Amino acid sequence: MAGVSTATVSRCFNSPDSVVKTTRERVLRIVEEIGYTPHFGGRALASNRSNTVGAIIPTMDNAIFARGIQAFQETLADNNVTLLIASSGYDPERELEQIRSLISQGADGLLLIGHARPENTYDFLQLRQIPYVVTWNYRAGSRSFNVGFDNQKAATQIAQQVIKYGHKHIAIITAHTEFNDRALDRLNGVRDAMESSGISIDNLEVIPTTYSLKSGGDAFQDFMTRTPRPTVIMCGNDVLATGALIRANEMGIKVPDEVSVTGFDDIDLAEVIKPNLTTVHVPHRRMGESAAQLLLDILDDKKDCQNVELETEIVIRESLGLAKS
Amino acid sequence: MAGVSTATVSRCFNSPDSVVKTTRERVLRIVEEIGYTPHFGGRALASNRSNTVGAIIPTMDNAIFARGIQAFQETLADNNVTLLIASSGYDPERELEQIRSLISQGADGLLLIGHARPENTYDFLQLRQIPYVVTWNYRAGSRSFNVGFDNQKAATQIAQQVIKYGHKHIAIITAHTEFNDRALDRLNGVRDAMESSGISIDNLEVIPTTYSLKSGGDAFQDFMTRTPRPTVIMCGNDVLATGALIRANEMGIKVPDEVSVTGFDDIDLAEVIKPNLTTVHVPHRRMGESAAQLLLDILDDKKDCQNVELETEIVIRESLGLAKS
DNA sequence: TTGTAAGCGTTATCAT
DNA sequence: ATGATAACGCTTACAA
Repeated sequence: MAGVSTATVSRCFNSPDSVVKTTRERVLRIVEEIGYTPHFGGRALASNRSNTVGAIIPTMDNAIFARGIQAFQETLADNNVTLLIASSGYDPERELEQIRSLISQGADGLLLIGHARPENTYDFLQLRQIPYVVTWNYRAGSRSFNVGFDNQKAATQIAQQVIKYGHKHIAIITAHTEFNDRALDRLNGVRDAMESSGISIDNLEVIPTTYSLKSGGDAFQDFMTRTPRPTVIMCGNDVLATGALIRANEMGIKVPDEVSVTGFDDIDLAEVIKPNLTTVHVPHRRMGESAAQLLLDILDDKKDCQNVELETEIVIRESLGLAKS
Repeated sequence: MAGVSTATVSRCFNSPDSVVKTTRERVLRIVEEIGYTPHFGGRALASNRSNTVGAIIPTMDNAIFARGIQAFQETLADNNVTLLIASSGYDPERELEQIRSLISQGADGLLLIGHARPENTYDFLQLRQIPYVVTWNYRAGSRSFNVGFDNQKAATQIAQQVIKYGHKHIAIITAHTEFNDRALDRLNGVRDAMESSGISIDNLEVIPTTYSLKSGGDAFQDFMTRTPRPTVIMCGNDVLATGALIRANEMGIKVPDEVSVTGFDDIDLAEVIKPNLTTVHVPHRRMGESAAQLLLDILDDKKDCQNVELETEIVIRESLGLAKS
């Protein structure tokens, strides 16, 4: 329609400078007029690049993933890369299935949450030479490119605070730890703090459960009906902790007077619930942005692709009080 | 490697019955061995179908969209369709840009939020004959395929409750209504209820703002420093309402004794905040599922593609009380 | 600066 | 039941 070859049209998009202005304008006018957009398949086939990356996350229906992924997507979009999204529901087999699916959809690279997955998933990534970034957990010396924070260290820090408040009888509500290294590291972080403070691990009680307000409440109730009661309940994330606080209220148990509660993540809920939640602040948006930037660098074959360790911050609020002696 | 033509390999995937068992098994064994997956670009090019759909949402960083999109994605995945995601940040120009982008990425169809967008966006969809579903708002007789609930009706219903509690001096904190028909319909719904109850619209005060806890709090504070004060503040969503309740607490204003507050959406926050929030319950997950199902039906050229109107429910909780006379 | 033409990995049609 | 071959829409040497 513009009286030029397909090659020239292609150049108008990919190296506009190599086309003389008058031609380019004529082409682009017609492009606009007929609503032309390049065909992805043809493009991917010819250039062996899709400008698409995939993310497989446990679920979007959790504020912490939603926030990080939103930032991830924005950064990609700024670089003209589109995001394919899939969810695993915390199931490693489903994760592999989704990885396969996104790869066959042409994803140039992937974002994965956490390090813990079956070896055959890593085999597949290796075999197909798929560039990927592991995020939401930082591990020094990881085999994978990696952006995140040290869950274990952060858990140790908040546990140290808890111990400083005089708590010796600690209980933990955690997510199931199989194939969830964030949860496992947080658990181990608390153990580390106890050990190095000379508190016996025998004083540690743990209930593993699913992530929901209700299961947090149920686990809380379980702990509160044991004798003797723990003096503090440390929760694997803020959703569990919020569930615990709601149940405490329903049971007429005063926090932190009768028992202290801590969370992890610092989502909006943490500041809204009464009493406010003592928790670990995690920079979710920066994590998403950094992950996108690293993945883009890897895909661009940049020489100095650096893993990124982000810092967390302990936020002391009302839900942590002194242990009764 | 299997000693067959590419055509036979293709048939092994797409019509396995047309390949004799021994050949098929030989091919699939090698497929497994070398980790082969079909190339998406080639496939899309040859079959003119991508098995990909796109969703453009304002932002994932809002529980209501995250929950609906999660359900949307799950339903798609069950049907072997992958989801491309993009966000507009409530900006209509950016929305069109992202629509273009997802289409050129090969999306077979789209999910869009709400009806309000510039005419040229609809022109583009029409011109390119792109199948799409509008969701999060239901409008009878819409030009678009449509799944959602009637925001205006729901707002009228909650306003009727508010009026039944004796409130005549009503204030509204809303999102900006340009290109946000959900917000506009909610506003108009309240107006409808007032009119049909014979309450003058002069008694209605409105502050439009952005969606955040802070802006909800600021607007609340603004209203509470006017004379006379409104007796109820109806908020465009639960985030704004929660922001208002937090600020009320900080200002030492008792809800609902001094002023009532209502929300919209019924996110987790609504049950967690004290006092609990009176709000409109919206079936976000079912909306996502229905939207996916409708879009899949459209793409399958099903004859009887039906729009879906979902019902909402008014949930009366502590934050709504009787108006002081 | 622009055009020509080969080739990217599939699928679909037609033979065999 | 399988193979040969022509599309599909684009990019990229290379030629003009």
